[in-house]
Amino acid sequence: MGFIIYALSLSIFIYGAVRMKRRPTQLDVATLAGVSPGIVSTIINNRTNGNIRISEATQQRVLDAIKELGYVPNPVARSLAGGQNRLLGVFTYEALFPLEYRNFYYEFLIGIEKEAEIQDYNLLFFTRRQGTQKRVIYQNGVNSLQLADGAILLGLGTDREELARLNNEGYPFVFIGRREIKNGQISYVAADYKRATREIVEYTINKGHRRLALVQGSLRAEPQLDKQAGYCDATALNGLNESLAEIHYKENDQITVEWLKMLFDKGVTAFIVESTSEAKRLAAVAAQLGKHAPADFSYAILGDPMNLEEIIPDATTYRTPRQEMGAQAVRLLCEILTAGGEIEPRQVILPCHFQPGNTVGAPSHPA
Amino acid sequence: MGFIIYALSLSIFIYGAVRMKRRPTQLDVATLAGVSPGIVSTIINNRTNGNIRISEATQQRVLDAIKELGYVPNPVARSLAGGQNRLLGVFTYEALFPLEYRNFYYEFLIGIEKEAEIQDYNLLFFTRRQGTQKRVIYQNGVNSLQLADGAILLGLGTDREELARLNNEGYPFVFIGRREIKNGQISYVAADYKRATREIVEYTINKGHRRLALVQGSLRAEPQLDKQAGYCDATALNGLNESLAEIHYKENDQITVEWLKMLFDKGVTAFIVESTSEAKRLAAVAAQLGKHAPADFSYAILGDPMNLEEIIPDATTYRTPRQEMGAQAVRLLCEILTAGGEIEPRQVILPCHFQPGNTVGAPSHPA
DNA sequence: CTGAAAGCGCTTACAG
DNA sequence: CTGAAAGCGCTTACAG
Repeated sequence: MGFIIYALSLSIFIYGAVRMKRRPTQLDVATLAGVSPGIVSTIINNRTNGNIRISEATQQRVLDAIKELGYVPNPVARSLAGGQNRLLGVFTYEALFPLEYRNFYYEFLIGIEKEAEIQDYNLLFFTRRQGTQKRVIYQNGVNSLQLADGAILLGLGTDREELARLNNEGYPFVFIGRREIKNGQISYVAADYKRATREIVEYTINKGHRRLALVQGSLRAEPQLDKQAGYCDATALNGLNESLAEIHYKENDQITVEWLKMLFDKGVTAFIVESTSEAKRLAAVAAQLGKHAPADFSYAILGDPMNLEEIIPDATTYRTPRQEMGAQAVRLLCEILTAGGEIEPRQVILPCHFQPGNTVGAPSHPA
Repeated sequence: MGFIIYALSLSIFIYGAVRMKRRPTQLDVATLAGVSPGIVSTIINNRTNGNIRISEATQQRVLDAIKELGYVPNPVARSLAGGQNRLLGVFTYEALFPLEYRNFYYEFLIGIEKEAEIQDYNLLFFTRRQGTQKRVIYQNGVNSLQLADGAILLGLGTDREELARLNNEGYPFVFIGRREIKNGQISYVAADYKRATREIVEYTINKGHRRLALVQGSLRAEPQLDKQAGYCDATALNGLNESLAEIHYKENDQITVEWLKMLFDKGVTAFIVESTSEAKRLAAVAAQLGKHAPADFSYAILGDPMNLEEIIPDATTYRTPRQEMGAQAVRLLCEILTAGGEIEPRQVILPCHFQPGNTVGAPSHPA
């Protein structure tokens, strides 16, 4: 009887058109070793250390059988029985590999990959849309992230409602970047934009500037607000009132010669600029007025460029610790997973790294 | 009774200390909709088109139940049961997001993501090592790619033995780039390096050059061989024998002033260079000899840089159609999946795009 | 057209 | 110390 089962279990099956031997299973091993399947599992998983004890002889027989059959446990079955699938999701509302901004997610992904490898998880990138227009977490009202044990979310175009729902549901996730929702807190790993901005503004003020302008785009999400807060802190602490520390919301095409000339005429000597592309535009327009940084005016950039190609090598700026953020996000997610949900939402704030560069100098007309 | 089962199935369980609803299963859906679990599976998998017919009303009830419960099929269970999980694997032997070569995989990934979205698959990046030293497909003898319905493989450091085994096993996969194995053929999507190289060499010859040198590194895999074949074809067809069409295997640090001077002295006027980094090195060394392209000598580069930062904007080169390769690889994989393994391995060869640039000119001393 | 049941290959209480 | 059994969440013949 044992023989029949054994013979059967090694029968051939069809996988598409290619015929392949069926892989031996735990049952095959158990049968050959003359033990029950559970024992095989116990031995394989080394659970023999606890209170469970299995005789040396039995262990040896099982080990021999495993070797003889070339048995390897099926990872899929293990996942099913174990309740976890060791899949970490990665979700973005926009393309994860955008054409335009090749540097946008890349640094995060480096960190995510490294840490996933350390934590021994595979990564699941949610690209399926299942017919929906754009990417959404809840497809037909269903949380598609369920596919993975937990998920990392990042990027632009976040739907706060979905985040809140995810949170309520208790689905384990970590956002890369600060994101606030109504009625609660989510777990995130963010850069300390506020502090970094405060520092860079103080650096600028210490160079002698007394009349600054913050230039941001029209987007006003958490990062922009944090930067603005840092700017306000630093200027206020140094006795610059609102008329000496202006704030302008300008898209690139609104940065014109007229506008810039007006600011120069007002006596603005230093610009704190949201991003590299705006800085480039600013520098170009200033050049039309015959002004160049740092001799004729100064500017500092708040964070990394979205696109490596547009980097300004000698800019006064700070580096967002993107790789570190990616890695920490994975680590935090794993902690949440390990805690099995026992944990309250947690926020991790990472420092940015100041780059002195060479676009902030002393003002040409000290106040 | 139905009510009791339903109540039970939605019972709260402890997932750590935060009480979260247990993920609903097919049984929950079936119970709520008042059908048997098999029906739910049938509807979800759209197997209603075949001979199986299920009433509109029933379908609607099931769909409603799915929505109400937020049910998502467990991909692991699906795999085990022998179905599909709409996961496409992506496997590389080295880091998928390398620090050094930010442009290496990126373009492929753009194409892969786009096409995966079109084909409605999620992407599974294999980062788990399960204790192995480096990434391998067969972990403890088991094919870890099994987790996905099929996989895209790409990049350096390929283990041919593993590819062959994968092929024998009948596991559905497509390689990005030409890869040959013993005793068989695998499916791949490759760039037509041979043809592109032939064309660029002919372009160079047509400019008047009669004495060329091919400069490749020590790596000699399929791409390098294809390029060399193209070089040999073009030079032979134009009557340049081996002494007029040299081949050198040089790593960057072996490109020295002495060596280059020797070639110049020999009368070599044009260099066909494997990659951008070697071209940069060559140009720098030539500059030390007071020579500049295209006035004093010419060079052409065979393919895209691995790193966007090192791009030479005006180089005579050709573009590898990487995005297209990624997309086509996914498409081919989907075809294989649809055919259910009934298909023979298929190879797709995509043309490269010539970029005239400005580093190949007429020779300064026409032969 | 729909339901009941077996089975995928494991893990893990639960009995003895 | 070891075995028999239930269960993980699906899919897929097989009956009705």
